[in-house]
Amino acid sequence: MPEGHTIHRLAAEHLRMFGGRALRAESPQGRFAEGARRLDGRVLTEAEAHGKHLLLRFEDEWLVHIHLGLYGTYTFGPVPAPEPRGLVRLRLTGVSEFADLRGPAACELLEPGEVKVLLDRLGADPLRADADPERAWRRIGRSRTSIAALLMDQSVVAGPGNVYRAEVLFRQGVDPGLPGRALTREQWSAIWADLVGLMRVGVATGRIDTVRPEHTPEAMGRPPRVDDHGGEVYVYRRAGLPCLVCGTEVRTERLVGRNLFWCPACQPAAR
DNA sequence: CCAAAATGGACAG
DNA sequence: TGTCCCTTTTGGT
Repeated sequence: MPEGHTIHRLAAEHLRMFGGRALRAESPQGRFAEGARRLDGRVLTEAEAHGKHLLLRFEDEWLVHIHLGLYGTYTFGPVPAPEPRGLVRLRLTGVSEFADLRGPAACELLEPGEVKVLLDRLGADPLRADADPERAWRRIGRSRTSIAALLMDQSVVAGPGNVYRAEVLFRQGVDPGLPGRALTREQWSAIWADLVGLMRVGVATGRIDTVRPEHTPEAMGRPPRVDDHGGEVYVYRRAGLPCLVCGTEVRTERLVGRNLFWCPACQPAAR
């Protein structure tokens, strides 16, 4: 379930498990065999997330870039690690724990120049202290593209994915189809602040929970719902179900290749 | 057994 | 805008 909060958790987890000590690295699947050989026996010095990208730095300037994409997952466990099951692209083994990476869109060694190119094209990450939401606003405030599409553009905002996109627009009562330049400055500030808050909760809990206390199933007298993204949400993947706030049917539509969800009553189109 | 879907993004045109 | 690539899980035959 990789949106940005997952990647920030993974970075912290890597440091906790492996930081400062020599690691074993291998690629049981074989597709990162060369890279794993370079890393094997080296010390992990740094792990950080930029949006949905995970960067692991090792001694001697070696840097691994990992992007989970849609399917990538990590599993962790205590040593001794069992025989790899499934297609394990990269296994790191430390003193007491191991990490298996399966199905990433990217797992590669990068040169410093390539890292810079990568970071330069990423927009503001709500989970990073060095994020620049002003720069994002300069793009959004001039764009004819819908705010729903802009929020998924990683060169504008880096980290939120389809779930946070849908949920923050719902919470702020913003029509997904609203062009970026039709947003007010205040609306953008509220969206940004909400993303920061929601995603910090996500890092702390490992789930995406966006429902305010007054709208929880308990408070509304409904049965609790837990979908496989792990948390309680207002509209994501709730097409055809009643809006948790007003009861209107949640709608869905394909937008730039992704499923968008919203409540037409709580997020009315401007007229 | 097979098909479809999934929280992403690169690339072609 | 569409196509393709990562892999696992789920549901239907």
